[in-house]
Amino acid sequence: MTNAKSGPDARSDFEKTFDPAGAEQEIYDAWERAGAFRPSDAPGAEPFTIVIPPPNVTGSLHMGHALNNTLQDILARFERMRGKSVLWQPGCDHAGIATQMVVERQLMERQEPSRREMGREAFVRRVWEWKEESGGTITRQLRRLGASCDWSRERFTMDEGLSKAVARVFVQLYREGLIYRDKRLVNWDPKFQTAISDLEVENIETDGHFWHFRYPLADGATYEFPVEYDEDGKPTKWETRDYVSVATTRPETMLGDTGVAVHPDDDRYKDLVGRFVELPIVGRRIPIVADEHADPEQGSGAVKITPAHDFNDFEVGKRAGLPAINVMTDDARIALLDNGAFLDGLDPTPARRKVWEALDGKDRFEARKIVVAWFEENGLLDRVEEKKVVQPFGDRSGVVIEPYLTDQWYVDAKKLAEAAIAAVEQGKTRFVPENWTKTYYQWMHNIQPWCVSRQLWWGHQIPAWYGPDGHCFVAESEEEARRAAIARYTAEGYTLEEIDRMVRGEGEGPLLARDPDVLDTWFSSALWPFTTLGWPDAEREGHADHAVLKTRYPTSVLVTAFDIIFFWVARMMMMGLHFMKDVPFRDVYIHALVLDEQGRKMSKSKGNVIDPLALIDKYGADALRFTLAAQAAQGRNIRLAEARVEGYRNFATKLWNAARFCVMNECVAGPGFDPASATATLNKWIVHEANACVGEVSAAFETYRFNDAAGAIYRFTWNVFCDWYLELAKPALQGDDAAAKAETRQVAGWTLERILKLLHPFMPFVTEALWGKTARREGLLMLADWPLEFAELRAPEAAAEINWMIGLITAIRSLRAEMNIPAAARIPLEAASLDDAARARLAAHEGVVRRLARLSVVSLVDAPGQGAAQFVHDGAVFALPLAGVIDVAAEKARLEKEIAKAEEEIARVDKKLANRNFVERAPAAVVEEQKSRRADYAAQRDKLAAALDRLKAL
RNA sequence: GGGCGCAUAGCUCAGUGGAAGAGCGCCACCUUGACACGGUGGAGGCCGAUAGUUCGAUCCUAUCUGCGCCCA
Repeated sequence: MTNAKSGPDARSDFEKTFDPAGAEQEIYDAWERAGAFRPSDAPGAEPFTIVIPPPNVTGSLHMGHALNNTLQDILARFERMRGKSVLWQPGCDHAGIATQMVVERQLMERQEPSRREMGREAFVRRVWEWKEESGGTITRQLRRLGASCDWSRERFTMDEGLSKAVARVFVQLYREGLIYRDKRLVNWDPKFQTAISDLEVENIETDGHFWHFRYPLADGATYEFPVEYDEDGKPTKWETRDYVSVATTRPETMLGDTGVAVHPDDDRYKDLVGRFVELPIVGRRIPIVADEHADPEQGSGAVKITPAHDFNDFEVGKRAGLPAINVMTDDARIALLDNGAFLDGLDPTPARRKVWEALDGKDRFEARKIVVAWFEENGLLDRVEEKKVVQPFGDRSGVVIEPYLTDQWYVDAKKLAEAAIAAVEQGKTRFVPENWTKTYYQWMHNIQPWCVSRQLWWGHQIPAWYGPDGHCFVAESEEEARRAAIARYTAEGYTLEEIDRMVRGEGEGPLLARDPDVLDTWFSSALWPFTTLGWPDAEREGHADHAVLKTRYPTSVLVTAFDIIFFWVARMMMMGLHFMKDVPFRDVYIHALVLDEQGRKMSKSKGNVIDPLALIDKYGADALRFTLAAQAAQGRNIRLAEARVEGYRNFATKLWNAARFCVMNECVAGPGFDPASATATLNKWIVHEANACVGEVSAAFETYRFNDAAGAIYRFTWNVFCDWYLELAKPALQGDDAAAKAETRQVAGWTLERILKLLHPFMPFVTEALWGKTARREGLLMLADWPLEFAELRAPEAAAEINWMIGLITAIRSLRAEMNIPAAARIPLEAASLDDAARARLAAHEGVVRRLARLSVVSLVDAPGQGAAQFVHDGAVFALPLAGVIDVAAEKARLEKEIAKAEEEIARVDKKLANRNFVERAPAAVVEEQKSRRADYAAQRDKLAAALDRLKAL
């Protein structure tokens, strides 16, 4: 990285580039050592609190985390510098399925006993061991990003305190009737053999088939089915049928059919309602029922009903009183032979038994083939259609989800949603950008019961115990449950001895058996905004976190991506309102998704994942952070291109070198320096611009406009400070005027300090490094004061003057380039027809203009000399007298083009001004502006025309 | 089917009811004592289409076309 320089050098300890890899860790440690991540206890400091969206404990940092945590860190650092007492609360969730999966895989790889072999207690101990060893990956990675979380408060959803809170919540909701046990269809994941919630199912359209089966009518019945229609849709031809055709995308489920439904208005089947078909393979007599679920347009219009294996059919079955017969096992194999519910009422003829035996124990997809083959062989397969079908997949397991009839615990989400909807309607919580409120309402208004039980071992075990008679005791502890059980059974007439025997596990069995299931991970995540702050224990006065809980709930803002509005935001709203009687956060800032360059989601299978840590290694955390923030425009996804990261790394280097220049020139603001005291126009100008930038950046942060804030500080640093101020200041810094030099040093140092502060939330490492390198300073930049915008630092006249000069230099450079004047050549400049103000400006800045435009002399003339290249700047004519050097014809052409351009503008303005409606109805200021524009263009045109005349006179 | 969003320079994207912007890329020139991870200059756009509102539309409204995402 470093450029080799021979011999001692004043700059030897200030390398030409910042070395992020070498510096980041050290800087982060310095922050941590200084306790800079802990909330300030300054009296009167306003609390500012963010709870981190807890990453999955098995996870590692991906680009979504990088963006999410960069934005949180920016807010945290900004508010901290502004003097608020900032708590950024970190932690992980325990990720039930994912973690269990990781540990099981580990057991398998190491050829150790499986989960089931070692038993629940040993397995859970194993998971904890894994967590201690490998669970902290992502929090280490967040440190590399620069995240200023208060690690001393790190929490985990399986912590003792949080687990206690989960039990408390469960019990209270149960007692309030908001949690209940119910037997209904769930989304069953056959791979993990657990229920999952609707949200954990991904519906994906895949290529599938629609198999049309014939179900023979029972009792030898027949009917007339229309097969041809006239133009009006009236049937003209019928055929006699002794079967009903049904279509299915999942043939194996027919084994559990208990009915066939037709639409009540479907004339074709009117006479069949109330009759029966004989279910092939099975031999069950099942009724034909009328139900509006049957779609006359779809297939034949008749639909098989499998209440135990299809959500819609379950409802139809309930309406029609059809039984639900489960024909599958937990791992999605067909279960017939030992299946009492299936066998009930059937006649197991040898032919049937043979098919059942072939099917029994087969995987559902195997069974599907067997069923289809059977229908084909028996002439009952009408046809097979290729069809796009939407299939449900488990988001973790990737296997097809099976609707499955089981007992599960449910949260009455609909009831809890009421307060959560009202809170947003009343503006207690605000979504930014605002349009996400619609998504939130949409979900909340259509919310379904939330299945919270999972058939896993890793998680919060449900605090419910069952007595010998199956009675359920829900309690926060086993002791409490036992007391309740004893009370109940005593009242029922059991003797104490009998109960005692049961407690010891003798006699009929143990008194209480705990529900083996655990809760959905999101159940504990929903409590995160208050459990991490110490609830419920901290409600007690005198508890260490009592004040924390009281002052920091509701938290200030939640920063998250839209894809977990349903998973998490909505559920935190419900739980927070129910248990804390207030919303969990004031603002919800919803940020973008990070996509690849082509706008595709990053995924391992696509191989388009960009690893944030690799980018940090290559370009530094600052560059990655700035890239993400600069692109975090509201309501838009981020397409991440590495070139962009490289560009912002270059920006960091630019800043680094500007600071290096400042150090070399001893540019430091003294402790008592007052920027309002600057006298030089140049200095007043940069103070003015820096002050405006302070306002812009602060305002942008306050409204979560990260990209605007990034843009403002980027432009100011590079295009104002580096490109112009430092260049313009060089004569003063390297000249002999001691007073001017001193003031310029102070102002340059002061401005650099503004930049470091404004940039710090985006680029904490390089700015902190420079903070330490550019002046003797006490304390860390991270804890320095955020600058304020002051009206007295405004200097519009100075700004106008410097902008005039910048315009002049740019015009000269432009003309030089067009004239192909060698960059190194110093040439004279003539100025004609300057007014007094312009003359004064030119005189004041002649030195820098000569330097930056590479001029030899500047002279005032009445009229430009013969054969000069001429241009107009702010109403004055300037010329580069290059007789003999310039191509007269080309110069004429150039002037003509310029004139034409001016005239085009004049014509456009004239057209506007000629429109009476415009003059009468547009605001006066707008009309004035147009008039003044016209005057400017006209003056320019005239001057250019005169210049052209002079050239023609040659 | 319901909802949300996008279409602006070659690419990635800002932006505003009253003079089209950035980064990257491209072209030309420049190793000038902060910086070649740099400097200077430049080319490049009927702001998706149509209609409407307006004195005035890239911006507001409607329709259309194309493309995303979420939910059923």
